[in-house]
Amino acid sequence: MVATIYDVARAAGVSPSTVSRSLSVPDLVNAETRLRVQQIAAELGYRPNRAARGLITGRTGNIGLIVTDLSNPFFPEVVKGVQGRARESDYSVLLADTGEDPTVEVGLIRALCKQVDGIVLCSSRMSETDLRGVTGDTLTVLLNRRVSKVPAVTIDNADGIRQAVAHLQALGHHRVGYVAGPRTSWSNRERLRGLRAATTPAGLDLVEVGAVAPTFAGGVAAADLVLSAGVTAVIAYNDLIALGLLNRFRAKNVSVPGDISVIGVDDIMFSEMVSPSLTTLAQPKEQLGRVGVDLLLQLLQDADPSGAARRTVTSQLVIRSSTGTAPPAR
Amino acid sequence: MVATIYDVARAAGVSPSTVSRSLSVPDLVNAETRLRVQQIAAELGYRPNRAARGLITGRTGNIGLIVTDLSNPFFPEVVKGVQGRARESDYSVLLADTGEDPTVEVGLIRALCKQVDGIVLCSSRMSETDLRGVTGDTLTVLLNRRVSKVPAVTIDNADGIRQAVAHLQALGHHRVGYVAGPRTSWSNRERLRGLRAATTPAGLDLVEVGAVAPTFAGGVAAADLVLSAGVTAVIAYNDLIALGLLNRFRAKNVSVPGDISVIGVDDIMFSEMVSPSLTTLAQPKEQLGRVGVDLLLQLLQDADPSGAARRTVTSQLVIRSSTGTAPPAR
DNA sequence: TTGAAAGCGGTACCAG
DNA sequence: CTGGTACCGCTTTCAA
Repeated sequence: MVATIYDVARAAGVSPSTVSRSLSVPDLVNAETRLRVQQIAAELGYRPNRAARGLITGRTGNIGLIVTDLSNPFFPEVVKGVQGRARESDYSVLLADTGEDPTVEVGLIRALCKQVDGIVLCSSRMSETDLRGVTGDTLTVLLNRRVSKVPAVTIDNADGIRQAVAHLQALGHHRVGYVAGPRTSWSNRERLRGLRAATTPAGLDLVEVGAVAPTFAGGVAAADLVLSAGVTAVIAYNDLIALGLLNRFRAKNVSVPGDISVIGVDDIMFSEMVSPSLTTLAQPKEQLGRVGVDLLLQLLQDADPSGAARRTVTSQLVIRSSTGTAPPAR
Repeated sequence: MVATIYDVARAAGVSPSTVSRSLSVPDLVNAETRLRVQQIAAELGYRPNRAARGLITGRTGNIGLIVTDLSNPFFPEVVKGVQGRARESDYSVLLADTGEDPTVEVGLIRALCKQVDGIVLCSSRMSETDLRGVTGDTLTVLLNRRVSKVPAVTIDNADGIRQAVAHLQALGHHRVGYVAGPRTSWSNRERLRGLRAATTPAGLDLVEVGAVAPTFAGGVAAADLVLSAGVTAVIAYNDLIALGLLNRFRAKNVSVPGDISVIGVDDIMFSEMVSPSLTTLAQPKEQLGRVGVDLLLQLLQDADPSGAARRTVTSQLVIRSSTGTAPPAR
């Protein structure tokens, strides 16, 4: 078996309490003793048993992370952020993937909540009722969703959307399509709202197409609808959908951006790999994860002041299509 | 606070022991009592504290998963497999990402090993010495790597590679390039070995180019080397590199497959999104993760018989380029 | 079949 | 500043 605190205590000729203190609250212990204990602990390769510690402190040192679909390159980046920030504070991350299924989501949260100090819930597709039911049990930070009284980190899409719309308008587009993502997605609603707010005063027509699955296949499926909508530009819920559009457009010999302009959201790695590369609204994915953990850890310390802690990070338009995105002459 | 076993015991008018038994070893308890206990437990929303249980049983119910780089779409799929299989057996997954840094890897394993029953280590870049040092502490299953005396699940690339080479030969290629991945990668060595074994008897020339980082940028960087190597076809260590090649080739107006054929490995989602889509050696990513957990859980029960449990899953060539891949007339 | 009691490995409180 | 002791929530002998 591995070394316990008792082994260290015996070897150092002190009590277990002193070992515990030397390691977790070094200031409360004589410098000399502490040093000796720490050295012996190192020699013995002692590592505290977090389960045992958690039992008494009530802290597990774990945080739960639940994401919608790891196959969407958006999420791995968030996971990296979460995991990186967690590690900095010596927390471990329990990860689970719901596969876009809200039922699974509820179950996972239930299963996780006893083994973590808090949960980071990314792009939850749960109903608000369910959500509120679960957030009562464990400290939860929402990513990409806002629900009253629940701490959340969201991305301010409004300004980015505005930039995208302005960009399209500057290029002379008058009629813009939006390929909607899942109705249960808060981001989707938010983006739609932003689009309305940006297009209406500018005198642009906005045509909603969809909703489709937030996947490549979803984009492929939406492409023909887009073409029949009589728009010269289209903004997709996310890059995967945008890539699907691009793919189908190419198959149908619809030139991008010659015949139609396409803008995605997320700035996943692959949006710059296609040719012509995809103009997209970059989301600070890793940062989103980091800030989420930041907030969670802070809440864990401050014992949740008002119950409505909020953080916002901002998105930014990345214009990539080297060829420009003017509407076709008609 | 949440309900403990004592709350349930009191409410049911039995002892904590009985509650414990009713829930974990139902057979040892009177049917009537058991039913009552179970019902009350459900009513109270009782969930066992795994940390407390782990303290006594020595089992945490967690498995650690360490991957090289979550940004490579290969890994999220493996994670999904691991996590899915783990959940089926009521295990949770602690995930960590090393960012291709072996030093981080060692640290992570050390940090994780006390809180998990076993570790799934995917595509480890550690030296064999370090690896052996760590695998002593905790039950470890290697994915995509083989080291004597350590349980492992690997993908049999040999047959897939053979298919790929045969495919190229059938199309008339005589000189094939290989863009190597990290030297520390077992898969890289394995693929190279497979390539040599397949090309030599067939009388094909094999030119090694690289090693480069297993990323899009790595592929971009390798593209010119490939062009100067005088090959008519190239196989890349992975799809990301292959996509990088494709990108750079396009920028230089090198036609694929007109001027050069490209084959990748992994079959990541995006290899079918580009045009022309990438021919690739599909790796059973999710299955790899599942089988890894399978093996780990089995080893956890059987107390490790010989110490060299092995599993293999197989890869398969996916031919995608609709336009064919004949070498250019010279 | 059930209950009492002893820990698992730590931490925290209280004396000394 | 240090040691003794109780106890976190659960499982597991050992008796009854």
